[in-house]
This record gives sequence, C-alpha cells and structure tokens, in this order.
Amino acid sequence: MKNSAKISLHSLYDKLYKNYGSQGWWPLVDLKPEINPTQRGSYTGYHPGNNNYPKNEDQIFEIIIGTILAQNTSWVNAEKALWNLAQENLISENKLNKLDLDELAQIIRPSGFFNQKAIKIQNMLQFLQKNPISSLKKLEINVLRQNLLDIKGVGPETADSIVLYAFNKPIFVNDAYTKRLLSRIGLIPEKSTYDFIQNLFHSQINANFVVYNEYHALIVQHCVYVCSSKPKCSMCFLNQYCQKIIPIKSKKKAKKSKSINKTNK
DNA sequence: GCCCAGGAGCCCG
DNA sequence: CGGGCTCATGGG
Repeated sequence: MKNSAKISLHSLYDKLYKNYGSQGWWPLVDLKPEINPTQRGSYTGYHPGNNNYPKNEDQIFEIIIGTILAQNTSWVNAEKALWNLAQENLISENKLNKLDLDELAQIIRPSGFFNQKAIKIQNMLQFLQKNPISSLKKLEINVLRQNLLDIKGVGPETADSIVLYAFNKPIFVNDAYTKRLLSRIGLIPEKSTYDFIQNLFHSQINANFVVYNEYHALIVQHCVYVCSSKPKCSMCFLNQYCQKIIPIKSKKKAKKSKSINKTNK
C-alpha cells in the first residue's frame, strides 16, 4: 500500500480528462419545454453542454445564486431549488429583490438549509446593488475574491466558485471532494487547510481558466461516482497510485478510533 | 433508520 | 487557530 507511486497534479488532470472528457461547467438551468427534470444536468452527468464561454449577466447571476444553493448539498437538490425559481421567472436581481425572506426560503426549500441560504442570497443581493456585475467584471481577481468573502454567507469555496465559474477568472476551487481525493492518493495530509490545498494547485498548475474550470469539475465527477465516501476502488483507474485502496464488501472499520465518538453521541 | 451531499458561521478553549 | 456544533432536504 505504501509503495504506490505518487502521481503529479499534472498527470492526475490528464488522466481525469482522458477518462471523463470536458465537463463544461457551470451547469445552467434550461427551461426549454422538451427538457424535463430527469434530463437535466444533475441526472445526465452535471454538464449538458459546454459552458466555457463568456457569460452574459443573467448567466453570471444564475451561477452566483447557484453557488449559494449548492453549499453542502447535492447538486440535484440545489438544482431543484433553482428550477423552482426558474419556473416563476425569479432568477433575476429585480425579481429576487422584491421577494421577502420567507417566500424566498420556501421556494428554495429543496436545497436544504433554506432559511440560512435565503439570508445569504439576500446578503448577496445587497452586495450586488452596491457592486453591479458590470463593475465586478473589471476587478482584479484577488480584489474580487476578497469582496465576495466579505459577504456574510460566502466562504472560500463559494467565493472561488463565483470567481472561476461566473467571472471566468483563473482560480482553483477547492472542496471536500478535492481534499478526499488528494488525501487518499497521498498528496496531502488529511487535515490540510483550504488555502494549503488551493496553493498546491496554484503552484503546480499554471493559471488558466479552462484548466481550473475542468479540473475542479473532473474531481467532482470522479468523487461522486468512484472516489465516493464508500469508494469503488476496484473500478478506479487511479488505484495504482492510491494509498488507501479500500476493498469492496469490507464491513469492518479500518480504524476504530473515530467511530466511537459518533456511535456514543 | 442511518449516512451523505460541490459549506459557512459561531463559539469556545 | 482548530474542533465541534448548527443549519435541513432528499436520495441511496
């Protein structure tokens, strides 16, 4: 287990891309009548089309709302909330500004944490009134990121997702999947901080919007279906590089230290 | 019923 | 600065 060869971040990207291809994030809601809920992004693999093009302000706005709705939930659930908004033609600053907090919360219910997320969306709306999307586009990347981080309810992953996927600026989006994958293949310690992991990518992968866009999306793709919390190591094309191959059907816990706290809770 | 999902804020030592 | 808690729906 320990003598597996380490893979570089470049090589990891190449292998993910070779296996999964372009992910075309960010997935946008598509209200075309022939597209029913079971044909949308979350069901067809998250990426119905290539979204790597300059976005208009409506699309930027939708992505910003989507990043908040997607916090700590499945994209399927976040998309249901977006779908609810879209059906009432509410994915616009003007419309959302007229909506009161409780109405908004009910509409986005499927995304979970809906009371908190409604507040976060309103915080974002206030921010956008002072800082319209047209002006945000002109900001230097780190200034934009910091402005977003100052909004209550926008943490590092959400800010970076907006910078990258809404504004097409090159920044690497770290997340729970990235940490899980990298720690399993032995590239980082399990308790690495957000910034440490992000800096690792920034130091080894040249700043490029398309690459950062695809890289994060590819990691999500791989971790949802293969390197999941109960990983499918036998079908993983990375298992020759992995430090933590978990045999299928293993019912006993690998370590007993951590599970004790949980079961006694 | 339990576990998990593209986090963030807050509190506490 | 790190760890634990809270927020909550929906699918497996």
